[in-house]
Amino acid sequence: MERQVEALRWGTVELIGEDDLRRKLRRSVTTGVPLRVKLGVDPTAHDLHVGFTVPLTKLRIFQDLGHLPVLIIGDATAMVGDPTGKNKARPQLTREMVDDYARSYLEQAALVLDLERCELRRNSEWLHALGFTGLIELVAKATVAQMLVRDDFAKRYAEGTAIYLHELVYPLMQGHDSVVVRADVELGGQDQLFNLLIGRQLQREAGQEEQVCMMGPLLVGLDGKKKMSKSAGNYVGISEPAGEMFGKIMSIPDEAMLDWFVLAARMPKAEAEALIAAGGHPRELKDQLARLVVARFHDGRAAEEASATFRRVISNKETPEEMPELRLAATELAEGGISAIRLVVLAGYAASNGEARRLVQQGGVRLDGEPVTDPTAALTLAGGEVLKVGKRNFARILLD
RNA sequence: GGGGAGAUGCCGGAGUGGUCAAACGGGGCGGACUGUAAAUCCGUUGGCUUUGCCUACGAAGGUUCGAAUCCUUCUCUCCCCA
Repeated sequence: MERQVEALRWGTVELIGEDDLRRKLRRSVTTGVPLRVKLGVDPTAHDLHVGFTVPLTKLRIFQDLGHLPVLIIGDATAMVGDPTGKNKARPQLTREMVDDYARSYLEQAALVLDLERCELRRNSEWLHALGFTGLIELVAKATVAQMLVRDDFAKRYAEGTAIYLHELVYPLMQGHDSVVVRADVELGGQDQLFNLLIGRQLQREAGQEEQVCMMGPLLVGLDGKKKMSKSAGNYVGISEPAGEMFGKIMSIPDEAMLDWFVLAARMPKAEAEALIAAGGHPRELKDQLARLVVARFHDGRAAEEASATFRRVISNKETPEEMPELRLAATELAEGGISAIRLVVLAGYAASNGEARRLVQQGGVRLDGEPVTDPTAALTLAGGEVLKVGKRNFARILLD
């Protein structure tokens, strides 16, 4: 049991109900009944990001200790939107989007968790079945003052920005999930404290044993300051191509490396600290970090390749070995050539002609290494040329 | 129910009849620099067949030679009173 407590230290910054946890673990050891460990994800985008792998990894640790992960796909809660940390209401998603995201989330979660040994649930199963009466009973369990304790709500209230009633219901929905699945433990990020505590409250009122709340650290995003989130756009998706992932990790500030080694690469803290304390060039350390993370979500080979490509393309400004192909139809070249604008647009590196024009004018477009200066001049191509747009967008031109 | 304030580009936020595709900041993009896709600096940031045209300042109408700016109605948000 002490071994379990020790293993569970990873990725926990705050623990509500430590005594409960010990008691539950002890009982589990004697009775052989695994603990039900709940983690909820709201499918609100295609990518699951690396920050989310922290609680997911923690769930994996529980799983490896013989406990039962209860992974809840928050398809009902996603449609409401978790207001945590938000200063404005989140746009509501459609049923179709949520279903689509839910599917891709599961695929991605499988990279960390063994889904065969999990209980997978969708909270629409019970939340949508609640009905109006059920909803009223649920919301009657908490007060407005209680909800306003949460500082994001309090802040918005003070600032005079809109708080919709359904946002106030969100924590109750999440708490109700805990009641339904009879969670022994619920995992979440540090910012989820309030929501997880509501789970305890509702369980208590339902006559259940209260769940232990384990809050994990929030992995900082690429900017090294804010927590990684989709809305902040500072995230690394766990199913991103290896090269993208590698490059993004290379760009995190040096100070964020320790956190990343521990939380994203799952290196034991002492080891990571020693590694960083040993000095070493930050570039090399980060290269190692990036390789570890890429290897975790792809494989070792992809990690080595990503590292080599990065060195080549970014550090040495050379041309990568592999790049997308841009097939040009003969008609594009019919009038003696093709403009750089058209080329960039066809390659998909500019959303409009105006943007392409700007890129050329700003010196961001090269053909076989030579800067293209005139956006409209007709370029004659023989095929096989390499188009470069910006620092790292390439395309090999092929003629039909 | 009554009274007041407000809705501007990806976001925040100026602008109260022409010189506004709209200050400024953030974000994005490009360039320089760098171990880095960081920091910093410079530039750029609605679309198009680009010395011009089109679309845009919550929505729809109207006044005017001309409207983000004035009027009417509508929609939404916030505050105060009940």
